[in-house]
Amino acid sequence: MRVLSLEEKKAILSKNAVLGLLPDQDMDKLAAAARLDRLNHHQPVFHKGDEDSFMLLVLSGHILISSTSAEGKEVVLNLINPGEVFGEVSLLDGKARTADATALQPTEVLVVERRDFLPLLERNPTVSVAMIGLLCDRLRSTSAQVEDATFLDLRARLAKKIHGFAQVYGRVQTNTADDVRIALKLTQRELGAMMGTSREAVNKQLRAWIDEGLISVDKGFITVHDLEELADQMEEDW
Amino acid sequence: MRVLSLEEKKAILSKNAVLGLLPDQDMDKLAAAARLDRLNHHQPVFHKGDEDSFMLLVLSGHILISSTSAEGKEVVLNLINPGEVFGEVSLLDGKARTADATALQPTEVLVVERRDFLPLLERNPTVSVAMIGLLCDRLRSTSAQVEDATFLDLRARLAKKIHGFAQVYGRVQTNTADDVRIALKLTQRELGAMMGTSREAVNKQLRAWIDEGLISVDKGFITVHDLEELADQMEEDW
DNA sequence: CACGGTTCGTGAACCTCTTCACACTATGCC
DNA sequence: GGCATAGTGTGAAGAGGTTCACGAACCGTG
Repeated sequence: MRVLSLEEKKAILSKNAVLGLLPDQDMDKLAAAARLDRLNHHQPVFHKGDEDSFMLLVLSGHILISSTSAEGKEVVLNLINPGEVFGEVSLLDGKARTADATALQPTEVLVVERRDFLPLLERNPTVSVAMIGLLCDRLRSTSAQVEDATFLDLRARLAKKIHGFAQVYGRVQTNTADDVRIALKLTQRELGAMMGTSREAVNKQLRAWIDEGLISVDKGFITVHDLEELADQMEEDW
Repeated sequence: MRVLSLEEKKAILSKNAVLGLLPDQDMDKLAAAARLDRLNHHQPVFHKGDEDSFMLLVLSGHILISSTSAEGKEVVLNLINPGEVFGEVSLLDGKARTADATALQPTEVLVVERRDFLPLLERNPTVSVAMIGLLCDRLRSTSAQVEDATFLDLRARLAKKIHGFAQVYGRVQTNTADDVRIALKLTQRELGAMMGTSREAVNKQLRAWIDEGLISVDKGFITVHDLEELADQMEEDW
């Protein structure tokens, strides 16, 4: 298995919105301490309750942050894209993991340990401030999730989710101008867990939209035919 | 109306877990810039969408952080106690408010403006780190709220809420050793909004527990007679 | 202390989503 | 290529809420 050189690691870390702010000398230290890890599809990174305290930077692939109840119900709290970090809360406060992290695909990550990062954080106020910004973003999105869960019905929540995916993972189709194909494969179960609902309910709503011609699904990839109409479906109950 | 002296403001700010870490000189600056505000019961502090960016330290009383949907449904995101700060997210990232803040009782707050605080934050890494700790706590509790909302039914969520209140606001009754009286008055509507449910549903669950002798309510104050049994009710569906 | 507004108590009707069951269809791997 | 496994599609039944309606109790205020 290929190992990254120091320079390669530095180049990757520099691109991150928070870590990239470290001065060159500290970046060297971080790059030396960071290790590359390759994860298979479905491979867990950490589990809720674990006492570890590293954070990870995603190079390629995707990580799902979720939590599972005693009865086996699952809820997805976040989906991490290449270039983004995750697991920073335990790194920062040293407390146990609040959720599970699992690779959604074959995924490459750089692992940064708390003991290596905290000293750099303390002597680089710019980085602290950027980290604060990241935490604020997280808080805003988690609060929005609480709101959506209580205000919106399944139809609206699913519309919002897919609409959001169309922004982030959407590729406009060259032949059919209005179509947006979402380049991220998710099972209906995973989609359901993102909205705290069952896979059956997701299936039925997707079917309904397919019948209306609003979307189509091929090999597990969703294509949105009418983004405007989908946006209308994001409203509260009619 | 009485105005606080600089020394009084400093004394108050020093007691806060984050702001108290400022060196004496910076504390002077902050105390000079902070202003006291008195709020009536139900008086709004800020609204979702507002572009202001101060944070507030509660001296006495309580603040409810909530959000209201277009249809008038309300969800409570947090409840702020004396000694705690709130509104720090907009102060830190300069973006609009994500929620409403309203005084639950006659409440006194110290107002700290972004422009006064950010410079102090940038030159005091200790304070940055403490602020990061606060944000991590917030994230952990908001994530827990998402989990509870999806995993637990109304009974379990209400039990958890009341059990939590018993820890924070509970006073053991001197005459009847096992009783814990919760020294915080909330309407059933507010309780419902804390769990994303209707006031009717809250009422029916409380009634059921009263009939079982688990709790009692007098003048709007809840007394828990059997904390153990209440804890059992916090489990997922039977 | 009477009045108006808010909160509480409660039943009936309804509705959304869950759960269960089962058939069908892809996907991967020996 | 065939077999196991994971994922999809769909209907029926039922739980766990919501919403509505309305009366009683409570609370602050002139």
